[in-house]
Amino acid sequence: MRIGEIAALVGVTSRAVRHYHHIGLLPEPARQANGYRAYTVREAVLLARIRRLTEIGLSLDEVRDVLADDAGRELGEVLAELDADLARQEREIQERRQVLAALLEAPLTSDGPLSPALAALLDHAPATTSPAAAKDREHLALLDAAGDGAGAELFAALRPLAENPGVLALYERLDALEGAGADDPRIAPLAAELAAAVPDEVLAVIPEGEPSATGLGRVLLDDYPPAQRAVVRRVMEELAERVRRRGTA
Amino acid sequence: MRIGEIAALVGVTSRAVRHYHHIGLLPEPARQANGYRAYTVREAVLLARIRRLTEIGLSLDEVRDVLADDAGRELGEVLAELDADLARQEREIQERRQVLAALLEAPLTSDGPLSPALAALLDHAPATTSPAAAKDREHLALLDAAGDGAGAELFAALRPLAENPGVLALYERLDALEGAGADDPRIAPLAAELAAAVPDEVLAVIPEGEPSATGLGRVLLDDYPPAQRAVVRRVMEELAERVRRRGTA
DNA sequence: CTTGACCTTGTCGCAGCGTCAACGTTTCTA
DNA sequence: TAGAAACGTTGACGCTGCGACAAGGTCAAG
Repeated sequence: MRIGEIAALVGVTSRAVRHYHHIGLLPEPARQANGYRAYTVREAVLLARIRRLTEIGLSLDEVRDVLADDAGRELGEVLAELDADLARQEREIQERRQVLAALLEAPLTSDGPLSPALAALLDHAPATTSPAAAKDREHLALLDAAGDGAGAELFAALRPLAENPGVLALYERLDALEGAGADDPRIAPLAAELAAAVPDEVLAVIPEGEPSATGLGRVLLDDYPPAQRAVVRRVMEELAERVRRRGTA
Repeated sequence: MRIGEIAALVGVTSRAVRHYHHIGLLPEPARQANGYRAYTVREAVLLARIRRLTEIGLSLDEVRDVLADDAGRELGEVLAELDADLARQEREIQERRQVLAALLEAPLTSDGPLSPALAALLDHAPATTSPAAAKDREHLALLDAAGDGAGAELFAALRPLAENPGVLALYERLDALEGAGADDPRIAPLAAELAAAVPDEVLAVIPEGEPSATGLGRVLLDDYPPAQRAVVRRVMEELAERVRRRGTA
């Protein structure tokens, strides 16, 4: 038999047969005078075994192990292991499909899929085209993905703020500061009003220490132009002050 | 932020981030004077989106499509497609696990897993250490894997032969011919008795034409030493004769 | 004699990074 | 203050199981 014949007989491609030769899974048969491989029943039987095993789902390495092991016992182990592996994969797929179903249920935001906690928060926030609000949402999405797990509590605590219709005006005032200087007189009053709007529940989940100490806080601040950055910094200072007062009270 | 920081923040490895740069999925940020990449919130938000999407199971190419598409509609399509794909994978895994369960149920032969039809046949054959019988089993396993589908009927038809205790003696006489010449006097009577032992049901599933015409028949014959080959050829001729007689009768 | 269907070896490609290698930078520690 | 540990840089190979191509040689049929 030539390679195409044995391949067709067993139901694999010639390329696969050569591949099995290459990795030493199937011994190379003798050659004809023209250089063609001359296959016998020996190789055909071996190749058929290989195909049956790979069809079940064994890797070529596992097939090699099973074939090398003279005892048929190894096969049982490998199959049991394989079944366990498949069971795990099945669970993973089911979990992912559940996540997918939940995502397809909810309205798709342009920021991609979000955690349920953040999705609930944004769902209750009023629609707006404010760039500052958009930036806020980006920052929240980043916290969401940061995976430190503290996100969910923060999002729940921010719920009253999101439902407060007054924040829209504050966002607009923040937008107005986009090109302003760090010494703009509108900074102080806006920061005061913003800090006042933050509900007490949020204080509990604010990380301690200077925000600029952690890399994330510094980077988030750096994301704003000067005047807006000054506002955000003042708000954070104000909140820190409230935390201290609450601690001593 | 440096690469390690943004990677830890979002929950991927630095290597993955560099990989995303390499394939153009995440834009390269500006560099610091020392050559280090200097990340901002912009990249962090993007990277977080990428991670969420890949976590769901999107390929990097799909992630690129979703991110490139300004409309959030594309995402829905991709997710639906992904869910269909996962459903298909789930079905495949379940099917494979069923096959596995059936295999683990049956006793494991040293020839590896076999089709139910052949397994049933071998299960009813008496235990023997005859080399000729072993060769027969190999040939049957090869037919089993040949996938032409004609195997199952043949195996069913061979059932009476397997259960016939007389075949053991015939196998032993065949074994005795291993080193004999093609003109050995024991060939003719053994062939006659073997052919007589083959049940009529087998005749219906024997492929027509000369066995040496098909590649498989020739190769199977070549697998035997001369005297045994002569026996097998005579048996096949005898069976072909019976087919003809049955056809005209 | 040509055409087409085989065969040969060798190489690249695939997905998504992990893992060296070989080297420069920053930062902590003794 | 020096040295080590822990970062960063680019570049390249490895993994799985072959598919696909290149650039031929071989063989049977028209």
